[in-house]
Amino acid sequence: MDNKEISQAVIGRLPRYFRFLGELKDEGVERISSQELSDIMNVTASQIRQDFNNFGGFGQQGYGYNVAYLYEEIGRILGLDKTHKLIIIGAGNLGQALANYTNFDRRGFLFKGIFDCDPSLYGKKIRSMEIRPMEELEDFVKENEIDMAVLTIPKASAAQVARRLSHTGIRGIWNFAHVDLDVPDGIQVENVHLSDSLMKLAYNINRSENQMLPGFESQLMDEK
Amino acid sequence: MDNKEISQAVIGRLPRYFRFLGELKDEGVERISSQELSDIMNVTASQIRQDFNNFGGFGQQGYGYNVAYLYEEIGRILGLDKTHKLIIIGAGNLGQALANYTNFDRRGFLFKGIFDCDPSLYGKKIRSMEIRPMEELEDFVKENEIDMAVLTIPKASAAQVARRLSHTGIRGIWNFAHVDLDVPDGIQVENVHLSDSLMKLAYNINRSENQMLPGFESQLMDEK
DNA sequence: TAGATTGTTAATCGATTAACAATC
DNA sequence: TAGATTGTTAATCGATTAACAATC
Repeated sequence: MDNKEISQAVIGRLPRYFRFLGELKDEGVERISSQELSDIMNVTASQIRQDFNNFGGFGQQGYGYNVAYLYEEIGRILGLDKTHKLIIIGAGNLGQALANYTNFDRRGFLFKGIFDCDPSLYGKKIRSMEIRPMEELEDFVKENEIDMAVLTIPKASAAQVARRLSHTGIRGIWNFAHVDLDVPDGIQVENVHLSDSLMKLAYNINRSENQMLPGFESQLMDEK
Repeated sequence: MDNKEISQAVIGRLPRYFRFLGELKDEGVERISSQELSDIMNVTASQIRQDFNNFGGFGQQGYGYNVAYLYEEIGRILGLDKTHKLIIIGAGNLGQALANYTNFDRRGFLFKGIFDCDPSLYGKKIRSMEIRPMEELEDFVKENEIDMAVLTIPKASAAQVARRLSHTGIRGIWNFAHVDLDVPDGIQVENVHLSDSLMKLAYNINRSENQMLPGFESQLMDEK
């Protein structure tokens, strides 16, 4: 039932399905067809059915999908039935902001510690958790069976920290540093490159402005 | 020379090219071939040439690409030659963290103001900028010709704030709220859904763990 | 049973890669 | 000029959409 590799395009859509299904569930909706979900989410019904069928049949002909069941199944596929223990490395503004973001807990991402290399921060408490010195990193990860590390450190030190982490048994790195990390197989990296995202927005703003004033050249444009 | 729509797949790669070229430039590298860049970036040389040629020829046969020139051109394509004035709406942990992130300034994203609806925050200063009440939003955007708004508010209020923004002449919304915003044409939305990203990481960790202990079923698996 | 809607196969579309002629 | 490497066309691959038989 398992074993065929699922494309990252599909995986990337699962959290959005999960979110909409959660909302429907909260609204008390019991069943939904791919067509109804299509209308709400603005994706084709065909894509919805194809996506779900990558994991086996969650629906029933003539009926549709049971919202609560589908929600649960997608959560399971995403690994949200398991808990993850995470640490944050880098107690700057972003690191502290993420540490304070309690919503992750609800999904089983448990905040277990935060590290920094700045001695003036040692001992400062964030969500009742002391900021720890980097020297304690390896021991802490092993002793507490941490499986995820959040990297909110400057790009200059990210590669080195990733290398240290790769010997600790960590399973995934959520990387906010603006570099491509090079880690061994078996360690997953998920990048959040905020400046890349902002640049995309800048591009699209520009593009739409150019479309609105369809200048000179495009008016001269004649087909071949 | 313009006018053909560029796919978002290509746009999404531009910031990464930009980053690598910036680094090469800083290292004093003068020219680079698509093959050399391919080796560094782990994408095919063919894709690199195709991507660049969407915007016209930046290279020269037999020579390759001039690093400084290519860097500049990609920056221009991304709209980084223009400055953008942005405000942050929501002065919570994340909003304050982004406000303090001075690196965006270097790329022409100028932090012009921060808003919140919590009166106890009014007047508090972040980067020498007072937190403003939401009532002032519309006037402020118009008077200061703000073109981008960063939404770091709870999902419950995001839709309403987006609606208010859509009447101010804003051009783009960088949305950190965990909802899909519905805005008029001509306003660009770039989403940063952190919890979606974290879920993808959880999925990939799970997947790799299942691959490593290739249990029972996969051993029984025989072709067709 | 008839109607609805899935699961799944086939067709289409778009993106990536390969190949090579053009040209510096 | 010969060698290198682009720009660009053609081939391949993968993802999305359409269609419809299976079935609840």
